Amino acid sequence: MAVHNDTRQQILEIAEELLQKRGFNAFSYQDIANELGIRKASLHYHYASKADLGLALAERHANRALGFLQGIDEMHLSPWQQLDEFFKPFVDLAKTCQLMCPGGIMAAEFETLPKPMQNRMCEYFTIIHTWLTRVLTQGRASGQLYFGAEPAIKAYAIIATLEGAILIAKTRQNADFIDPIVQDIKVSLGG
Amino acid sequence: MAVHNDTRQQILEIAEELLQKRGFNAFSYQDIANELGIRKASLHYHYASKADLGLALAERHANRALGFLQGIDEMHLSPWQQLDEFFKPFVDLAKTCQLMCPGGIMAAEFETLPKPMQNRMCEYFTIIHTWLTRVLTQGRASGQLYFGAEPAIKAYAIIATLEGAILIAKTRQNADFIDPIVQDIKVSLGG
DNA sequence: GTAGGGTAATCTACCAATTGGTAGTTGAGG
DNA sequence: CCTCAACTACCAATTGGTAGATTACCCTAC
Repeated sequence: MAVHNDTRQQILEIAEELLQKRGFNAFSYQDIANELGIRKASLHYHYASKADLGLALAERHANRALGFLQGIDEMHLSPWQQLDEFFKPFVDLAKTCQLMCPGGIMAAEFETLPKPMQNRMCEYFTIIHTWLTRVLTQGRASGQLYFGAEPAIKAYAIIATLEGAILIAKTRQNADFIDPIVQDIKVSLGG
Repeated sequence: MAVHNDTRQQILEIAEELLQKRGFNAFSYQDIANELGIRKASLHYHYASKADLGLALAERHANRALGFLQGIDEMHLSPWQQLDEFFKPFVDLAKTCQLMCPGGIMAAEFETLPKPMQNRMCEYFTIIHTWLTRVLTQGRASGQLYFGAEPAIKAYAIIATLEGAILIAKTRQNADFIDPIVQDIKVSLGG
């Protein structure tokens, strides 16, 4: 059981890296097998089909996001600090100039993904959008943030900007623009 | 020659639609052949390899963008009107809740694309970023736009927001958020 | 203490389907 | 007659997936 979970975990780890680097349609069980030093057929013992693996990837991503955001909540930070924590992982991804956000790449490949994987990953966006909307709403109510648009819209705008920035970073030699972009987002919130 | 170009054109048309719907790695020569009512092997007469087809797709997209932006220039519009024209195609794509921007999907799949295709499509982003930077710079200089960040940064932020919004629209039932997001962008430019 | 059974996890050896791509043929038009 | 543009008929490689053997280990019963 320990070994089982360990291997399952490693598979997921490798698969996620491949997902972020190449997308779900552009990596194969063989790729994972090679990297893990195991036979391709053995992978089917842990994840019967690629659709199952995909679902696990979407699940992991959504759950990790949920945990991450709850972690921020438990820190009892100011809205500005909460936002900074929220931005961090996106900024880090952009700076790799190589890796996509799992949610972003899954969205891009949406139509080609197995249904359960689609559903679970839509929840990812719902999760982060709900959280961000709440932070913006509370931040404005407490007078610490200042902005005109509806919080739900502003939240979409911010998420779009971050996901889009990661996308664009892949086509540039560097991601020097990411910090100023985040700065600009803050300005738009009255920062 | 006329027929040749016509078929070539049709192939490109179909391929672009498939590209936007499923991504470069998730459609095959067979898919195009089916839709065009032609044998798969015949496609190789027009585009020797899928890499060639991909390059043509990237080329077409970059050239179309260039023409589109030059068209805007020739209209001699105000900065605000120029921006509205610029936003249009992105907004339309977002509202399909299904189609990606060719540039966006190519960026997402970047690492898996043939080198020449990568290069040509990077130019797409350079083209629109250069244009947008210029419009922002001139608009601010003429006092019609007002914003704090550097124009080049603001341009990246806007493009990222639009590309990201298209991405996110695919995961939502509707894209009602897109118009308000564009509105918010305008507000951030002093609108 | 050891023989035996069960289970978890891997392996080898396949499979059909699909992929991008090639060789060589055919038919229609100028 | 020649060339364009299509065709048929392949090909090797890769894909996700299956069947069944093998290994290793733990738990029990004698």
